[in-house]
Amino acid sequence: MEKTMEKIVALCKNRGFIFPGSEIYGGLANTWDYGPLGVELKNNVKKAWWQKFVQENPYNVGLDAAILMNPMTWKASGHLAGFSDPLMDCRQCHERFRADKLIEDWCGANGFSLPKPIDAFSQAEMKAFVEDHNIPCPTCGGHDFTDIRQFNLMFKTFQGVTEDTKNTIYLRPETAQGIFTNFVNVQRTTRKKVPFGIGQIGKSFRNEITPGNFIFRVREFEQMELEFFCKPGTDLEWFDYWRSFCHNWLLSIGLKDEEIRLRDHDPEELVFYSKATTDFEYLFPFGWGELWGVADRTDYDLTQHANTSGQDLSYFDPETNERYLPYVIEPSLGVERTVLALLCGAYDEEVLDEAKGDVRTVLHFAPAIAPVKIAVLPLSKKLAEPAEKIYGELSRDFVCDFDVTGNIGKRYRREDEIGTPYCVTYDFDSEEDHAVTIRERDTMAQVRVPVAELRTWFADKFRL
RNA sequence: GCGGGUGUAGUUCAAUGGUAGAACACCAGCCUUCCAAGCUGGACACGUGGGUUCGAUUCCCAUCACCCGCUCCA
Repeated sequence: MEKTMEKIVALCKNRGFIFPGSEIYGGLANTWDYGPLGVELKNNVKKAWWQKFVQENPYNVGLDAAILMNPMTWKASGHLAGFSDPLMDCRQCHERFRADKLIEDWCGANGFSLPKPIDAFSQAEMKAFVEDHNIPCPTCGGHDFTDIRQFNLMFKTFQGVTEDTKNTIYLRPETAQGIFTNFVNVQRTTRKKVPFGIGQIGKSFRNEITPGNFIFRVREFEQMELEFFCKPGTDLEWFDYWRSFCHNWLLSIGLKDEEIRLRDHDPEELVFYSKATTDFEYLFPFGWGELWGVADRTDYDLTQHANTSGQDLSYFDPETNERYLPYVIEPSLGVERTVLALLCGAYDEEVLDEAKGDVRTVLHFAPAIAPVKIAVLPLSKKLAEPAEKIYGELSRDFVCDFDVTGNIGKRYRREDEIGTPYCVTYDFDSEEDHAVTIRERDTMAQVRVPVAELRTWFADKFRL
């Protein structure tokens, strides 16, 4: 069985997990809408995260900060300056380069040392440097570059009625800053002592140059982020703690360990504020892709916000009588990428009878993650009415399906394809013995359970 | 954004300068007492906008979207 993105995308469109965005208008690049099954799946992922990282975790509390923030936020965080790339194109071969990287690479290769750090160069200076030193295009060797254009990854919009630069605001490119700006509010109102964490799930927006691979890289995405505040010096310990915590969480929602790898960033690869970063990568059909990053952000963000706002964001430790800016460990995970990883991991085609070419497509979701938990299927249409009562009862606790169309085998297959872990079949004996057959998706095993005991039988089946 | 490719029912494929056909899927009915059976009927498509032409799904242009590669990815 070959697992391909094509098959997974087709299944998603076909069964109502994920549709292309704005389809009736010819679409909008790299936007995706979550259908009836997709929204359940996505909600289950978020619920599972919130449960482990916030609800059950004695250290952490939750937050839901606004997407629109005072632009000073982005000045402080460095996104206004650093979240943009100076790009130039080679007119000969039409390749695109980052001017700063082009210069750095050339200097490295030619043993040339810059008079000042590349970050301190203006656009004009970079352009002049490229021309003065006759830096060739790495691809074709040409010397015909376009001017440098600044590409900022933040979406811009205007607040209020007039569209002038004074009213420019940005859609947040990460949820983290809403946590940092509320650090003192949360600490004061919850009376939390360091170490503690603030978790948040919410949308972020990045104007990526190249999105793609279905929902893997999109411009509007949802993050599940925890900012964990700890005492400086204890940060590496907590870094390890959250690294393995995250790893366990990924396994608990049903991802296979052999399809996950942890990759520590090299010192050169680390972003400037970070002391350590580990990426969790998942083996997608298109290759390894980042799911999650755990980063030691040090006290960079709180320092920046304290300096920019002039507010005191320090923490007073009542046990040691010390005042300090906490260090931050940040485990940050993309919701869509996790959903995609779950879909890829769950996808399976089982050959039931090679001679007949009988194959069933199954999504092996963990029961807690499956969009539909139970399908109620009357064996015959004549049994629809009593079966519907059972459906009504179970729907109060679980997301359920009810299907009378076609024969029973076909309906089992349909439920297999969307990953429903249990099918409840109401048959002619049910009228007499007041029991139903529960058929399990992965094993196809069947058990007979009295209708009166159904709720308790299912009660703990969908817990994480 | 650049280079290359693609665009016909939900899906996979046909045909055609005179407005399209199948299979599977879907819906309804019959049948059916546990794993995609059968019969009958039904709904459903030329991505969008221009141009050429008496007439365009077909030829041309643009646009949109998708796929592959590149650039990028806090």
